[in-house]
Amino acid sequence: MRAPGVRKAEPGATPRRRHPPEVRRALIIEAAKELIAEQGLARATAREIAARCEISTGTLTHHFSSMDELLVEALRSASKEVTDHNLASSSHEPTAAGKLRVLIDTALPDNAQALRNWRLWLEYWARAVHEPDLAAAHSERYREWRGSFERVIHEGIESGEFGRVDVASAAREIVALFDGLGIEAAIGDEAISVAEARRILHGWVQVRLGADVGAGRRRSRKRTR
Amino acid sequence: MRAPGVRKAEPGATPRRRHPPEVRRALIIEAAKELIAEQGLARATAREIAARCEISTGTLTHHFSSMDELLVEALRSASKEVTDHNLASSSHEPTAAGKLRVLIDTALPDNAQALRNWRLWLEYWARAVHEPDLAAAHSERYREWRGSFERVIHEGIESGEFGRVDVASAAREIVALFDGLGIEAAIGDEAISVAEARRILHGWVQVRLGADVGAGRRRSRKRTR
Amino acid sequence: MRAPGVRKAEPGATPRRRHPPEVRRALIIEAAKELIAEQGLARATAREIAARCEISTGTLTHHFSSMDELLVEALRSASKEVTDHNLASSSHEPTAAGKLRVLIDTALPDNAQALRNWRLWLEYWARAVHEPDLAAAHSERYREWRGSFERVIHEGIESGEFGRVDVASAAREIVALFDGLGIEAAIGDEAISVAEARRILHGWVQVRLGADVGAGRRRSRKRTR
Amino acid sequence: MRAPGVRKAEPGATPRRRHPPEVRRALIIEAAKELIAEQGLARATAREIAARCEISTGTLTHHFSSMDELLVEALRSASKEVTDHNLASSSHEPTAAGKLRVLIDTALPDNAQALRNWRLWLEYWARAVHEPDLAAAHSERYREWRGSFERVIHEGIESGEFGRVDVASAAREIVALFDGLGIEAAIGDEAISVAEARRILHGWVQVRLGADVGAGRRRSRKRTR
DNA sequence: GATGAATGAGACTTCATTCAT
DNA sequence: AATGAATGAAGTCTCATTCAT
Repeated sequence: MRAPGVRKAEPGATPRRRHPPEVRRALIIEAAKELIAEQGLARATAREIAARCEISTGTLTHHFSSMDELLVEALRSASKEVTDHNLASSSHEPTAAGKLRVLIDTALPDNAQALRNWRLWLEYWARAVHEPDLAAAHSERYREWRGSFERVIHEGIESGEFGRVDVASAAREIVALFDGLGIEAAIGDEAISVAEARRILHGWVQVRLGADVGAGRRRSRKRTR
Repeated sequence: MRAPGVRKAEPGATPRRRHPPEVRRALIIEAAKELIAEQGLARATAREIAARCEISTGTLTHHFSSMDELLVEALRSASKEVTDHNLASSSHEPTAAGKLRVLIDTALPDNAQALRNWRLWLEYWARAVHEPDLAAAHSERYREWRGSFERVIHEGIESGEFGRVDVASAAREIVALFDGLGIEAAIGDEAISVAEARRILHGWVQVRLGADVGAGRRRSRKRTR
Repeated sequence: MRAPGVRKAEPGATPRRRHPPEVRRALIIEAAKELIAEQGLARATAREIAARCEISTGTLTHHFSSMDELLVEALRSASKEVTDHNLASSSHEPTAAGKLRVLIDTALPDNAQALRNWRLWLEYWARAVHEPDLAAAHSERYREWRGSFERVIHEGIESGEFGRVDVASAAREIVALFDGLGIEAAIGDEAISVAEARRILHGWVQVRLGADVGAGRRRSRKRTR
Repeated sequence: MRAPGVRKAEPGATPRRRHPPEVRRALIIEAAKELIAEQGLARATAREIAARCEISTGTLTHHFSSMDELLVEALRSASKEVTDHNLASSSHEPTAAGKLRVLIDTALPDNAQALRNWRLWLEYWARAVHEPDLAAAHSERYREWRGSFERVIHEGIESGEFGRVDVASAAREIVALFDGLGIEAAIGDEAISVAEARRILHGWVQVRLGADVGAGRRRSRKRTR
């Protein structure tokens, strides 16, 4: 039995720039991602996000049916952005070892943008626990992400760069290692700087795959350890 | 300001049980941890926590100066509980390989309690990014946690169970791997079940440390790969 | 995935008078009834009602789980109040005709209080159409209300004041007539003033029941028409 | 400011049908009436009405200067429709008793359309209390409506079908009775079904006017009671 | 120590309305 | 004539916190 009352609605102030919905939505999502990364999901309120976009909260809800939708969309977008960016960066490398090296170097939180993305991941994980949609999207995203590692590792095995490891297991391992190290680097664990994380990951590639990524382009030799 | 022991005859409502402050605080923190794990940090409100304890919100704020204090305390307590529990479980194993095996088996989210703890960890991470106090506590906790692995690995090297690896690096590696796999198992990644996570971890021990934990008590042989 | 944010909550202003919940609830409901009658259900907003009670909106929602609950409660209370008041007023009359006369005179909107109640009835009816709870309560209330008329009419038949009419039908008829006339008087129909409504009702009693209520206490005799 | 007939080649979106203002207004009002009856005045929002018409809210406010204007217009239109329809239905009956019978049968909420109209009436009444315009329109409408009954009753008296009652009073009485019974039938009072309401009204005609409408076309003779 | 009525800031959301297109 | 992106006021409700009891 809602009683919405009788609205009066005065003239209304100067209207802002107009955008096609998809553009406006993208702008809003971008602002949401920034805020989530900067201040956490709990502080990413409608008001704050709208202010960052320089729109009214009315406009925000004109484009998203709820804050939930917006926030989930933002996390989803962030996760896609991360994997897309990481994968794109490695595509020009000629060798499997090179690709792996670039993947590692790109994905670790060693710059503002990457750090932002890691923080978004942390929020994503925390919320995915209670949000089946996000959990499902996460599985899907990680299927792709592990698939990329599998392809690179397979390529390296074919080319003789890597030893004949179990591709699926190795991919799962490096992805997990990545996440564990990334978290610690992201929250500033004193033992796991980005540099240390990189050292460990490159070490893993060398030991586990029998390659020497850290050394750059040259052909990998035999396993060392 | 009534005298402590003197209670008005029949005040109508049933007076709740009285507890010394430290007991009451502990009960509240326990309830908070349950709620955070079950519903997420955002839903762990004063009202909900008080209801779970069967106390009033007034009592809650009587014992904690702010919700922030309570929530941080809860996360801190959870993290301590986790590492304490994991470490305790392994202390009775005679061999290093056995200790490692138990550590792995205990820490993975394969029961309700462990899953609860993993969920708390996820919230902890997300919040630690924005809360220097929590980040510092996290570093400290992880120093201990990695230290435990270092001791066990060292013990295994001494006893000949493991190969002569770099102890610090190996500890950092397994801790990260743990976190990466635990996250995925906790949020229900379809590729990383608890069983798969365990397989990977045991595999890592075997390959990286040259041991065979999965097979149980018998002495580990040489490296296989 | 609500993100309630991190509250700060400053000291808080001067606390108002405290009341036991049932008292406060009654005060709030009273204010709600006034506002609904004065301005209509649509204008009876939380803010307005709280202001009228001199409480905060927070207090309002502390006592009612939703505006809906409050509004329905207010309408329900109003309807009870009306019938209770009407019935009480007639209980001291010695004759059936007297009781009927007083019922008619009391229930018509000829003073501010009665007009207020009629306006509440109008809102009640409009909302009951879409609110099964209210509709059910209305049926119940009207069962009582018609029952009162039945008793009075029966009493009058027994005492010889009224002719031997079908009691149930007569009660239904006068209740409906009441409502129809009351509505028109309440919205100020130019043909149906309160006086005219009263004239018609008394006429109905005279013709339909074979009594002469309008003339006051003396015994009615013959049917006139 | 495009020239009326000139439309840009393919604007992408499908342009809606164009209508002359009076047609569009009528369509909008029709949709508004549907919604008010179905969900109540409070839910008849601009957005909902526009959606029901398959137009934009912009178009809606292009044709009505405010929602208030539209809603009042809708109620006004509904009330006119009701009385027009009721009166039209009875115009072909040859006898006064027949006309009365048809009026009664037509106006009671015994089909979806009539129920819709009763619901609109309930909203109308509730709003008219606070809206002098609506109250005035209501008086006017009821003047006509009572006039129709007066004419029919007068006709019946002239033809000898009815006794020589006071025409104005009888008309006022039956109109009020109608409203009272209609309300109860409309909100689903368990004691007053449409059939019961009809029985009571026909009974009233028989008793009060000395006619027998319920029996159909044949001439009524004696007063029965 | 415990209570819970009261608070007010602030959260999301709905709404009628404007106006450039 | 028609659109719909944008607006901001106002709506309900949630929340952490205070304080008299």
